[in-house]
Amino acid sequence: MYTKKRTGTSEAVYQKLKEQILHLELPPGSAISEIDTAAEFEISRTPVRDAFRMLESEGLLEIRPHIGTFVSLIDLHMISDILYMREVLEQAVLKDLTASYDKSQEFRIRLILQKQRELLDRESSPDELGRAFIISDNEFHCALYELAGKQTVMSFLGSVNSQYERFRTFLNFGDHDYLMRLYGDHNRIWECITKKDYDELANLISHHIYDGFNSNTEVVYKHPEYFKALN
Amino acid sequence: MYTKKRTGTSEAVYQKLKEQILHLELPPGSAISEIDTAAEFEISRTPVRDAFRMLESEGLLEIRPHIGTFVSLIDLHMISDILYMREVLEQAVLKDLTASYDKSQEFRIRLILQKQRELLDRESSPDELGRAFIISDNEFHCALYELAGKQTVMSFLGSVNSQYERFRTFLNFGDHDYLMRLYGDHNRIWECITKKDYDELANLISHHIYDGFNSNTEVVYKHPEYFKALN
DNA sequence: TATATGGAACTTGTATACAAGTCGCGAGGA
DNA sequence: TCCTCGCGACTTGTATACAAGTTCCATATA
Repeated sequence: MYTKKRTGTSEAVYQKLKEQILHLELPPGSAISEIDTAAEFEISRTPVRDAFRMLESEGLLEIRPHIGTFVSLIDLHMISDILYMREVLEQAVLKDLTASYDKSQEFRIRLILQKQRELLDRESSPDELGRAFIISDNEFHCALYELAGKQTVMSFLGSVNSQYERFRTFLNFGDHDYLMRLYGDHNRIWECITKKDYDELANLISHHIYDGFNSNTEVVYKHPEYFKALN
Repeated sequence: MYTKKRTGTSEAVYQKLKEQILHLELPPGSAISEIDTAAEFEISRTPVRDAFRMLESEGLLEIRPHIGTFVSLIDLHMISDILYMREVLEQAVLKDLTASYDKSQEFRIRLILQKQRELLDRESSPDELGRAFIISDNEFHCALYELAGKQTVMSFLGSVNSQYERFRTFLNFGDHDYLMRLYGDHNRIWECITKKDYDELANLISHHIYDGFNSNTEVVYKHPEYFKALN
């Protein structure tokens, strides 16, 4: 349902592997064995197995008994459905928020937006910028869900969103123009909320969420082996 | 993300325990130890641990390291959010369905509705009726999601829905009037889809989903120890 | 040559012993 | 009497040996 911190060892393995999978250092389809991973971390198979199970439940690994464990292929149909859920839920949640938001919390949003502004202005490598901005991007959306009192909805979406995160990394990680567009969207979304402009808000959210998915599709064919049933 | 069939042993334990939890044979808050469970099933702790982890990721168990494992308390706030997600997503999915549904699949829906009719007419114990009808109820909703081509959305919802299933069992499991209302809703929902009556469809879905949650609230106080932070 | 067969080398699944926390109760002392 | 300390009985966490299934290739056989 939602990620929970475990006993330390297995949690650390989980975090590390998830990071490697999302950053495509462990590419989709590649094999990963319990015993090798255990050796790398200098621990036994048991906590590795726990981490594998967690990653499997997030759809990032595929465990085939007695055959092997593999990084799951990117399923574009599934990602499409995930974005659909985000679109529909976020439109609903933010619409509710306009009707009931606590103005005293506005500083929190402005703080996040300011941080994003500085990240974009700062001179840093695309890789560094990409990672930092995506984290802040998630912060922004999380803050809005919390303001609306819908933390459960957020954590639910978070548990399925890693599939999309991986794909987004693949498409346009660190692309300054893309990140700039996202930042602009964030500002306009917040503006719509304060102005209670429902229709424009719904439009913005749809575009914001699907941005980066529908563009750059040609990149997919550079690594067709990463994807599931492309045809 | 979504339930996957494991190697048999751990899967069987998972299924059995989940059933017991959902039917409140293992009441919320009760302790359940790995070693005892392993003894009952006459297996070792390892597959039991796997099953526990799966149930934990569904939010049905709470594992506290070195202390014990407990059946999670029912979180009414979380259930409220789950129903909110179902409401919003189902309204969107079924609205899409009206615009594109394949009429040749209608027989499938009618078959399910006919089965529900027969279940309600048949003389059977409330317990038996309840279990059979709830299964068919899920079939109905699943079929609609499939017709709309949104299987992924359905399986995501399914992974969080068990929380609500447990609560529904607690409130009005086998209540003939309640089940009859659900059946009536199903018929009206399908009618709205064929007639493309969006507004009425949205209304029906809202009522249908929240039915049984907002009624019978007095029952909650018969077992306050089952719930999380009631005050 | 083509085919069947068996075994080696890998994988994950399972059992089990032990490590390491947590909690509570009771003995001992102030 | 009340407090403190420590031991013991629990829990889950970890390591490890072994079981069992899959794959593949070499070898024996028709």
